[in-house]
Amino acid sequence: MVATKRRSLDRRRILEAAVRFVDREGLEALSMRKLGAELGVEAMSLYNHVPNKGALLDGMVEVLLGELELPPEDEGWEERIREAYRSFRRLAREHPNVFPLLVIRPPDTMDGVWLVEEFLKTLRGAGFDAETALYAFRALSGYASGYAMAEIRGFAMEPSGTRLGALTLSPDEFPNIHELGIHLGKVDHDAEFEFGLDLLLAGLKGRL
Amino acid sequence: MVATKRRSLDRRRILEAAVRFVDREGLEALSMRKLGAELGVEAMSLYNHVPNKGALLDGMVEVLLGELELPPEDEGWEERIREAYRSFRRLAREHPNVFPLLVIRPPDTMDGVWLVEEFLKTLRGAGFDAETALYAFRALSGYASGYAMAEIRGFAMEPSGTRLGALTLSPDEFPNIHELGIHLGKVDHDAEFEFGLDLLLAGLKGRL
DNA sequence: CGTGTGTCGCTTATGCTGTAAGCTTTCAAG
DNA sequence: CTTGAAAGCTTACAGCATAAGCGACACACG
Repeated sequence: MVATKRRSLDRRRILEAAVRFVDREGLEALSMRKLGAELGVEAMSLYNHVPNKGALLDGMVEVLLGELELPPEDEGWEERIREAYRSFRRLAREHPNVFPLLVIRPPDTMDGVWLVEEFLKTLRGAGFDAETALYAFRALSGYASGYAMAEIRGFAMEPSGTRLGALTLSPDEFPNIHELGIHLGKVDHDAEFEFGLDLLLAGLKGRL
Repeated sequence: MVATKRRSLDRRRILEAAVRFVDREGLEALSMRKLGAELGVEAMSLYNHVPNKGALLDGMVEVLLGELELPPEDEGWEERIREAYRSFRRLAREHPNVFPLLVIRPPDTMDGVWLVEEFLKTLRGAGFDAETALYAFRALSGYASGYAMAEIRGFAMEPSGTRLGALTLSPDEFPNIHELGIHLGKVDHDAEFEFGLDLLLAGLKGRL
């Protein structure tokens, strides 16, 4: 039952190597050849475990989703949902190069469905009707994934980085952005993410 | 000054053709050769107007953003912002194949910055302080782009389409999703999008 | 202890891709 | 009419996903 030298590859190992590779080199750099090399194997050998590159990408999304930590059920519904979305955002920060795959190729697996079921259960348990629970799920998920993507890509007007910096813009043409320049240096993305969560959850509580 | 037959290509024409092509054939199908063919020209000719494919993609995002319709200033701030995000979502529905580019390669152009400036001006004018205006911008934009992406890709559990259907899932394992199956057929995405906008804007008004 | 048998990795080959380099055609200005 | 630049064309290259077929090893069974 020991992994013989021959049987060195399997789907799991391939997907995890792909995630590691993309974490390191970026999504564009991923090719079957290079991933094979990473595993000490020729490109075509990967096809024994994965039907094509698209399925490889989907598998990477699975791996990512597997890292999502669902909070225990005994917490209050609101804190549980908060914590779940924090964990979701953590995925983006830990795998900024892989995360976009999750947005572009949403999972179609039982794992993904199970997550949704869990979410709905929590909200139904809190007293929301089925339809509101669905709306809440989509609003919160939309917000979280949109925010996380923006954070990964770097917000426009961030003081440092390659994107346009607020302070370099003409104060006459862009007074409001320029004014923000002062604040931008000390913006706390954790607090900012939480702000949006607050708005949505407060609104939801109002519909209970 | 008349466009001679020779001078048939220019950046604008190329970008618009690219958007049209991707609308029709999908993002993956876009190649310099095929785009050239679309314009009756060899692939390499495109490089006289666009430095590389990345810049082409960025230019397509520009074109998309150019289609965004900003509501006039004389409306109330809330309705103006609502209308702006509705227009944003419309982009996604009109160009579902191109829109993901906007999320993955956010624009770094003056056009984009000008949009932000406009947004901030509206919110500052409504009485929000600079920092809250920034938070609001990011929360709303995150929500809108995340929701639009989800809508484009097709929500999980949508009754029709290739994604997993709620009603095909075992009612025992996934009671909450199954229960939704009844509602899913008549979900109105317009109303759903508006629901999230309501939550966020109501919360924001509370901080005025 | 043979001897299949099927799994899995390797080799080779095809038709794409983006794009560098250099050539040629065309138009406009002097 | 000459000259120069702009812009299209041709060719070429390295890298891509992946189809097809080959060969070697690991295990199951006699």
